[in-house]
Amino acid sequence: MPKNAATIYEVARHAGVSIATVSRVNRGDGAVAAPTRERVVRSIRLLDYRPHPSARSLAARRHDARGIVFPDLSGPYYSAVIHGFEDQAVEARQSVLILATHGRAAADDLVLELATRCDGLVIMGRTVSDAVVGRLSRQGFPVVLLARPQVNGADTVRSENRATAAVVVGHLFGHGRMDLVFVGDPKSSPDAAERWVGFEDAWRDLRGTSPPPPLVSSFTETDGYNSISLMLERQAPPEALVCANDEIAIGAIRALRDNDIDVPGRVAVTGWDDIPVASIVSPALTTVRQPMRELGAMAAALLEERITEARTRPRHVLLPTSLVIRTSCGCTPSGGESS
Amino acid sequence: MPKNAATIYEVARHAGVSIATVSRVNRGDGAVAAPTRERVVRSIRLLDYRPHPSARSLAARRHDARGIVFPDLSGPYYSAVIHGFEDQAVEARQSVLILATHGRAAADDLVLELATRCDGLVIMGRTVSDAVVGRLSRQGFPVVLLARPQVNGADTVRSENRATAAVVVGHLFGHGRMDLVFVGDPKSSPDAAERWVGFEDAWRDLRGTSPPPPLVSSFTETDGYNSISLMLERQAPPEALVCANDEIAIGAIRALRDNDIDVPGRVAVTGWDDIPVASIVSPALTTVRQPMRELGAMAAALLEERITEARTRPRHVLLPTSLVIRTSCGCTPSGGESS
DNA sequence: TTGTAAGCGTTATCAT
DNA sequence: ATGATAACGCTTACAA
Repeated sequence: MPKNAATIYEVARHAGVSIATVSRVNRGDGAVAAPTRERVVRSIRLLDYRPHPSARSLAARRHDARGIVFPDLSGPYYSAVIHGFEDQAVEARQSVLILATHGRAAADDLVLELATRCDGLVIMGRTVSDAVVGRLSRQGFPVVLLARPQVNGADTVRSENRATAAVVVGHLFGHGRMDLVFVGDPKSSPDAAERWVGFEDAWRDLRGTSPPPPLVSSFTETDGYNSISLMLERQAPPEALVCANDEIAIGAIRALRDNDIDVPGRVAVTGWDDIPVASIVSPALTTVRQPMRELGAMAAALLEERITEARTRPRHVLLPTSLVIRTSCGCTPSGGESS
Repeated sequence: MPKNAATIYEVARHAGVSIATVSRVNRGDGAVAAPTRERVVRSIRLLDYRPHPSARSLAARRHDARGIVFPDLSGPYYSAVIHGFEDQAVEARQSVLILATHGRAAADDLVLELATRCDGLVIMGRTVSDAVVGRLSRQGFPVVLLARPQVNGADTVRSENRATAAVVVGHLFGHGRMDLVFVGDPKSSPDAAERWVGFEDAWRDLRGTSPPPPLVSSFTETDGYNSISLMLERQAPPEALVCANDEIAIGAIRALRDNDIDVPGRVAVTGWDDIPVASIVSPALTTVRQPMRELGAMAAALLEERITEARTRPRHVLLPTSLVIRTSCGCTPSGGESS
């Protein structure tokens, strides 16, 4: 805040009214005579007055700010989510506070501190302990969970994982690829966990046996590349790789190619998210489209409901996902299937 | 802030001291006897007390928050910048406020409001009028400009554009490609403008004539695709396209291919930024690497200096960029040049 | 070393 | 319709 910003007192003096009147004009609520309002408005403009948010929030017990907590900030996924969230928030004339926990041990504290600065929080994935989430929402602090299983009375926004994972498996089976392995780390995030469960379930349903354990990889291209490279050193590749996200898939494809293994000829690969590059890599990635921006926007919307409409009954929304068939699964560009 | 959060008064009462003492303990500054401090600390823990930031900021005239203003929020570039900025800010125990202007007319107002909520602002590219930037920094409000020419006394963080653009042109000329066109919109951002100027200068220096005007395209793949497609309808393609960023380049390559034009055989293409996908598209993109995350981190660092060390003399830092040669320019993967 | 009390800039309740 | 004034929850002289 610029050092010598005008205060409500100076505006009041300049307009020849009390600070109460200035406050009323400012918030456009109380009854103020038209001529008075005129005068005050002019003074406000002239002095370039804007209310001090801290003073306001102290008195009104409201911050006019919303917070969002990410596990991390790199990659198109988070980028899209924050985009959707920010849009909605400024639409509602709210400031946006952002925090990335990066697996920090102090995450809980940082989030608690953040909660102190806004009227509601969207919390994403594995960023904060259930204890903290529970505590906040039990205290009546508006919380919506993003891509994370429900806790206590908090709202929840997720996109569908299990059923679509099964669709992916079915599609690959349809190509005659029976020997699949899941690449990702179910322990790393609720999303990864659900995709793995869907994979497992579909495998059991369709083949009546248990799938091989997941090939562990974090959500990065580098890690995808490394896990697959390592795998190739010890065993022949499976017929298809079901990757927990597009970055892993892209890393995997690179690793396969570096080992002269044809994709999708010898090994089919699928991703998840449908990030922008998915369509331009070669082979174009067959993946699951997830409405990333909508996730952020929806979370913001639910938060808004909680705060301004004082909704108290938890809502849980599940956004639909869909299989996007391109060529890395073995389908031909023209739409037919080849394998 | 949870509704029934403990206040400093309750802590004081619980510990049997005055609020002044609690305040001292809390900020770890004033002299407090060890046993007293112990008692207070215990009470703070027990009551789970955290200072109300608004009350604190009102009294201390400080927000412990930093703001950052983006023109937009999509794409790897902004994502990386915010990443670097957030890291640094949290490191300094500051909250992060974020705002995207999206070319909104109300941008100036939004930014002025934002300035009211933090102790300093980094402002990126063409988001806000020079008038507002000037006003803020003249009022002594800490401002650092990111990827934007200097205004008044504000700090500035940019990465090198002109010289490296010339290097790109020189490289392409070295391939024997004399007929280049620049793709991008110099009017859209200071970065684009500088890259164009560097292109122009190099052309003049090396050929003694003026280059053809830029083929206008915004910073998106879609727009890159469209501009090139349109161009191809009316004229034969030039020998090389110097694109203002990687997204444009990728769109351009797609458009060329859709018209059965070989890249880089018939037309060479270069990008800018070296976003993660640049290395995995085909052909791999020859581009200019720009330290995106460092831009954000450096901006945060300068801001921190201004605020905590009360630096007042403007600093202007220029981060180095470098040509990353891959294959879309006509070089062979092995490192040699083929054209 | 500790406490008292005067702000900080608003909102909101009561009077008038 | 307008004005006094008491909160709001801190920090920070200044006193003790």
